[in-house]
Amino acid sequence: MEKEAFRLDNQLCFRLYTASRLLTQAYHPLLSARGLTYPQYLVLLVLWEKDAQPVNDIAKRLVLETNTVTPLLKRMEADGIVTRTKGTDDARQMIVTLTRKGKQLQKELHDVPATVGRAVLCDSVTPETVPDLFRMLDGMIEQLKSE
Amino acid sequence: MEKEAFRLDNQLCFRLYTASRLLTQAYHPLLSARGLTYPQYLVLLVLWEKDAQPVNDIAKRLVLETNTVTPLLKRMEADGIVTRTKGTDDARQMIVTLTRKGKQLQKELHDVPATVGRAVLCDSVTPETVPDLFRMLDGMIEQLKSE
DNA sequence: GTTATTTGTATCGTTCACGATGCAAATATA
DNA sequence: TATATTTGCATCGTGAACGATACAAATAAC
Repeated sequence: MEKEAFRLDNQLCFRLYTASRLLTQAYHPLLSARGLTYPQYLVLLVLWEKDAQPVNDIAKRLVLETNTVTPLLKRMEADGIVTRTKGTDDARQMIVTLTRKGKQLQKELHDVPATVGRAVLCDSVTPETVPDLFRMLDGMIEQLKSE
Repeated sequence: MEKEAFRLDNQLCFRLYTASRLLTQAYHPLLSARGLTYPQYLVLLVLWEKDAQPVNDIAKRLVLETNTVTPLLKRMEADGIVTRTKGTDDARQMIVTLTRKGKQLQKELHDVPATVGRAVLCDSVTPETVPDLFRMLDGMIEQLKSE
């Protein structure tokens, strides 16, 4: 009887799940002040890098399904952050484009990355160890994506 | 113009969020075969360690709010996995107890931890590096909990 | 050129998360 | 002992996630 494998403190997934939720919560006051949720902020990160992308490209970049992203984008459209227009070359595509308000948000959220970055620093997570953390998480993600 | 800070590839939170979702997805086929969701599995991990706990203790252990855990437990009760009974010493408490079926599930899910454990192994996540990963995630979690 | 398959989005239903709020039991204070 | 505060749990509303399914446009196969 190896109960050890079932101990909560031995679960990688529970740690990831908790760390992810808590870090998302750290974004909350900064984002909700501008009427944004965290997944909406992720969409903005994608569009700030490259504007006017089809739903599919945004979903793939965020490793989400389109049935998750579609309603999210519709809420962002209702809030005047993006527009959704039918593609011209492929009529099935919906091209998502930033509005002026959507672009403006990048300036208003200027200090969010640094603020959140400071909030996670501790003895075991430092500017020196973050690259290791990134490498392990990236390895896991690639591994799990390929299954 | 500090665009670098906004790049998706530089975000720790996005990595955690993605890794957490993908790892949860890895549990899905194993758990849904027994009619369980991942958060329900976490509740079982808590109760298998110590049966008959009030809602509050379970929520605290999982770093969740009671308003998340309550409906989850009611679904588990409806599925015959746990029972919910009023506390005798404190009438406000709801004591959650495993049913025979709930205890039996531990045997049926015997190989879940090992199966999922194998699924995450890759070049950068190995039995040697996992302790480092645990330490960093635990550090982050403690740091974020204390804010 | 038809038919079949694939692709890009969207709709629907279920289950989390969680902020806001409500309420009753327990505890502290006056 | 009254009153006030705290505590434990629940209800409600909103926004993800995601499996299942639907549907039309694009592409492939015949």
